[in-house]
Amino acid sequence: MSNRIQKTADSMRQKDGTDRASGSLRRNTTSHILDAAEKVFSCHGFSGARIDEIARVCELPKANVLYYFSTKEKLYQATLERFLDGWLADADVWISEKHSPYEGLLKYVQAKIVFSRRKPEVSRLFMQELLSGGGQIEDFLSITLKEHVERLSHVFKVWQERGEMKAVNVPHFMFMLWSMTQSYADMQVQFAAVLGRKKLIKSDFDDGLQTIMQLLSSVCTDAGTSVPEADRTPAPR
Amino acid sequence: MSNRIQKTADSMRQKDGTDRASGSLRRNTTSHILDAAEKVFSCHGFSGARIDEIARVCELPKANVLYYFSTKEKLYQATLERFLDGWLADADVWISEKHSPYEGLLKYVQAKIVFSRRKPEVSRLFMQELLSGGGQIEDFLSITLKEHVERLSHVFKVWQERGEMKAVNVPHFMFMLWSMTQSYADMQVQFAAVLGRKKLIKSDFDDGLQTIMQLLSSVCTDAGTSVPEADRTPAPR
DNA sequence: GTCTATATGAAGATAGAC
DNA sequence: GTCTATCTTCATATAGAC
Repeated sequence: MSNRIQKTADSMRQKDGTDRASGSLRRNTTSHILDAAEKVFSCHGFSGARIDEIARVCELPKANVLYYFSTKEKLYQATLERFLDGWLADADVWISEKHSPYEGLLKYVQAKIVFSRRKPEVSRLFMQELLSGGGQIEDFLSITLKEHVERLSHVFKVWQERGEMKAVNVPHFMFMLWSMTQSYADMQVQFAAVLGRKKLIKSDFDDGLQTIMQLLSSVCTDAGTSVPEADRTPAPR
Repeated sequence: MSNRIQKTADSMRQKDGTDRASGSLRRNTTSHILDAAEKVFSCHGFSGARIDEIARVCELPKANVLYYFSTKEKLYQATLERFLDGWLADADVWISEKHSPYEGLLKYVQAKIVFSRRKPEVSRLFMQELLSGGGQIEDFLSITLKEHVERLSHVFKVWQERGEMKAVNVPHFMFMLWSMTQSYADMQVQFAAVLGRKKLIKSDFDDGLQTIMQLLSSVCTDAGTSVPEADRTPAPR
């Protein structure tokens, strides 16, 4: 029952896309460790993750990891914090009165789906934390996210008053958007198996986007039929 | 960072609903252990779970647990097997040519939502296994579940030919049903926080069902508007 | 800052009394 | 079958050389 995390080509690259020889000074060891931690924690959760494995993924001795983050718990919290920062901002700009509901929701869902494809570990890490009770992100959930949904409610209300959108139960409507889009990260293994593949390919994410938009057409009065490629959004963060 | 599992009143009750004094012979210690294991594994995954904690939840000494299941891994596999048995059968009967799409999907979704409310640990356990790679349920996913979706495809095809349902990408459509319904178990903490509660109450599950059916109305040509209570289905298994 | 070696404690598994 | 005590392994964390 081993479940080793593979070191991907991605993890050997710096943020700016350049490769660096191993001897040269890495600008930020911290962020390398966090990348590795993200992967391992997203697979096994806090208590199931092993510092040992995190160290192996970022090719550092275990003691080195603990030099930067004195304890496993601090490392976990740092990993969570880093992603909570960028979690909302990304897709959010599209839910705005400046856009029509169909266009806004399309772009929103598109951004979320792209995120699930490019950064599945982040979504899985979030799910892990939820499954284990969410104690580490309590404030984020009950304050930040709650207020966030309240902001969205205002936009939806405007859209409805304009007659561009049907009435919905806003929080539950958002739950549907989140669950449908994140499932392409969290349930990726399951989806791939059903589709007869080892892992999902890009067109699967496109099909997912199409299917979501088909369902959303029931609440948008301006629902178009053409759905663009899932990929035009810039790389997250 | 403790995340102890509370012993619920439910877990002190036998399957048939009767309470038994602690001294009397329990008909099936095995199933009590599996109940406890389900809870703990669903919170922490395989590697994160502690036999110690499982033992505490079912109020047995650790050695006793290991008497029934010689290793942690065997216990985990037994826990998975037990739920895979009943996983599909439950809601599935409703996707059938004998029903209209709206009614069939309503009952299907309803059954899934009720399951998320009554047995959230099962859904979470499944998610845990997916997050850690799904190695233990490979065959279930790529054979049983895949064939299952193929069967559903036939029913959807009939519905479409009858003009009762719009064309959908069947596997992705099922992905949406699964993710939306299971999220009421897996993301329960998040949803509750957004709604300003400690945990979800029954009406939240009803609201979820309503919202899902509102979205599904875009693919059912016979979509009604009234949605009954989420609760008329018999207790799962 | 980097890393080897090791102390300390936790967790899986077993021996063996009852 | 049940349970206490214990063996052994493995993981977190630290000490201290480089």
